[in-house]
Amino acid sequence: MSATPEDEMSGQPERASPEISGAEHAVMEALWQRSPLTAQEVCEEVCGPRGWSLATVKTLLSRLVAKQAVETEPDGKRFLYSPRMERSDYVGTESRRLVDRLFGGRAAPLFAHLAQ
Amino acid sequence: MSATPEDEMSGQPERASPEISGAEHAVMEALWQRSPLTAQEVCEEVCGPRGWSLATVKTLLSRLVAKQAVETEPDGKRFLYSPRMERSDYVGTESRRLVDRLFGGRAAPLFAHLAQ
DNA sequence: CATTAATGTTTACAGACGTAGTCGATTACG
DNA sequence: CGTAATCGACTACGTCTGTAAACATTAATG
Repeated sequence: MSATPEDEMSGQPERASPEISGAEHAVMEALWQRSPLTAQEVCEEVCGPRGWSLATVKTLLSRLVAKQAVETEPDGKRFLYSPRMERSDYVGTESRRLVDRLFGGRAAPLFAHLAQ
Repeated sequence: MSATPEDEMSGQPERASPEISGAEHAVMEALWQRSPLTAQEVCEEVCGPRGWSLATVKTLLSRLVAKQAVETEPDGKRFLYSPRMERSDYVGTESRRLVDRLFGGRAAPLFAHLAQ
C-alpha cells in the first residue's frame, strides 16, 4: 500500500513528507511564522482562532515531533519547538500531490480551474 | 430493518462537498470516467491498481452513497452506481481548499510554485 | 427444488485524527 | 522549606479511514 518504495533510517532519512494532518498543519504554520516557540506560545497563536486548549497543542506538538516534522531544543524545564521542514517544501509537496490526484500531474488544468 | 429514519436537516438546497476521502476518491474517479457501473465493474477498474478486494469497493461505495456523493439505480438484483457530483465541482472545491490552506486564498503563489 | 454464485448490508478492527484530561517531575514563590 | 504553577509524557476516547470478512437475500443452474 505504501506509494513510496523507500525505506527508512539508514544514514540520511530522506523522508518524503511526514503526512501532516489538518490540525497539525495549523501548528506548523505558527512555527513557520516564528520559531522557536514554547508550547505556550504556539497556543497563543492558534488556540484562540481554533478554540483549542493548551493540552491539544501539546498533543499536536508531540505528534509532530514523533513524525520528525518538528524538533525540540531544551530550554530549562521546557522545550522550544522549531519546524524541521521548510514550508516551501511542504507547500510544494502538497501542491504536487493535489495536481497529481486531480489532474494526473499536469498543472495547466489547475490554472484553468482557478482562473475561472 | 432500516427504514432510514434520518434526514433531520429539513430541505437544504445543496451540501458543500461531502468530504471524499482518499480511497473513496479512487472510486469516484472510476465513476467519473464511466458510469453507471456495478460494484464489480468499479472493482475491475480500481482493485488491481490499489490491491483492493471487491469487499473494499463495496464498503467505499456504500459510504459514498451514504454521503450522497454517489447514487444507485436498481438493476435487477444489483445496483448501478453513478456519481452524484460533478468532477469539476469536486476539483474546484479541492483546489480552492488547498489554495486557502497554503496560500491564504491567493492562487498566484501556487502558480509560481508549480511553475518553478 | 436444492445448491451455488452474485450482491448489497452489517459488523470488525487497527491506525490516524481531533480534542483534551491526568500524572509525575521540576521550577518558582512565598 | 512547602506549596503552587508549569511542563512534557501518558492516557483517553469518539470519529474517520482503510481494508475486509461474515451474513442475508436472491437469482441462476442443474
